[in-house]
Amino acid sequence: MNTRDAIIKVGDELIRDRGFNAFSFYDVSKALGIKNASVHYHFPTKTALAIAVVQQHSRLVDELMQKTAAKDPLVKLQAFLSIYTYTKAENKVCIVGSLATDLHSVDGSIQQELKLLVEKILHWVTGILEEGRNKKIFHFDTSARTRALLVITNMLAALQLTRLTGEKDFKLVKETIIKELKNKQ
Amino acid sequence: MNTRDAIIKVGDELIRDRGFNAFSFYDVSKALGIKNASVHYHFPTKTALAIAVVQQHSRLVDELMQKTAAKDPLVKLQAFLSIYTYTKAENKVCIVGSLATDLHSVDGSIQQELKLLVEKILHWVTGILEEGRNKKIFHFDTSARTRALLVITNMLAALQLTRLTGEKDFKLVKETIIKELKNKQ
DNA sequence: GTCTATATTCCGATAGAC
DNA sequence: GTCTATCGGAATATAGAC
Repeated sequence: MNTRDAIIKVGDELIRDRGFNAFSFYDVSKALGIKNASVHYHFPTKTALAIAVVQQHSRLVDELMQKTAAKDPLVKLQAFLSIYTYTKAENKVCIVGSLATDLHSVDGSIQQELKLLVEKILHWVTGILEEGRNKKIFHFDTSARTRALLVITNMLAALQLTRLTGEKDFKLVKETIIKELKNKQ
Repeated sequence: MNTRDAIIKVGDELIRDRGFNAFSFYDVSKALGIKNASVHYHFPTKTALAIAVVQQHSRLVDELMQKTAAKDPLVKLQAFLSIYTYTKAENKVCIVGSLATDLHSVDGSIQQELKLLVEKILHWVTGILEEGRNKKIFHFDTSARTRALLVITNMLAALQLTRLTGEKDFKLVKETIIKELKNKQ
């Protein structure tokens, strides 16, 4: 991995572990065994780094969408949920939650990039749920978009809340979501 | 209101608007027309202020529990949900979400205080849902605690996510939660 | 209880050598 | 592309006058 990508990786981990305002370029440089000034060579500002981090998440979502495009809706849903499972294993939170709570302290350009990511995810999950309902795999009686909002909020906050109640509750939330989408009402 | 309480109020608003690491004692003093050093007289450290903020939320939950103790479960649930509605009107997030995303950057004493608050809320909501099911007002087929986790995560993250998608989605999530608890499966 | 003044540390960012 | 060195500013916190 080149230095630029390594910086993005460390920056992402720090943002989702501690929050945007709780890490410094020194933290990043220390983790990579380089100097503060070298980080600034790749990312002139902290804002520029945060934007690159959000864009990296956006690309990962794109990849996951493409990889599962031909699969059935349950597999697609599990692919989406796996993002959170992986995140929970690190006891981190998701990039959306981390930056949303600090939203009014970050630059407008970061807010804008995050908004694009949220719209992409919401559109993706809405499509998965709609397709699943059409194929009688999922059952729910709200709009698909509303159901997507409920599923996403469950998962996003489960990462945060279960930092305080325990990891078992995260699995409980995830499994209940799947179970209830499968159940006929 | 005395200065101490005014500091707690401003500190709370700043934490839930921008995050713990994005505000300073100068921000607080500026908002109150006093000096940095005066804030330190009341709260020797930023950690001490954050603990007082969390304890204040805990007291408010106690008051809401007591005020609604004799009411029916639907009124109790609406009282609980009203916390988030009020928070959304300010476009802030809840104290649990704000500190949970920054959790690994704050002192252990804050983490501990937050854990107590989360346990109190989870226990309260679990009791409301259990009572509602016993009285045939709510209907769900998970444990009451699991249902409480789902309701709390929906609301907590709705505050965050709808900073990026719009306030209408917050109302949508809240109303769907109530509707689905009332509906027979 | 609030003030002025300041000590100390850290952070974001830049200049310029290699 | 990475380094040393440093600037300017901000933040937490404290000492001591009033």
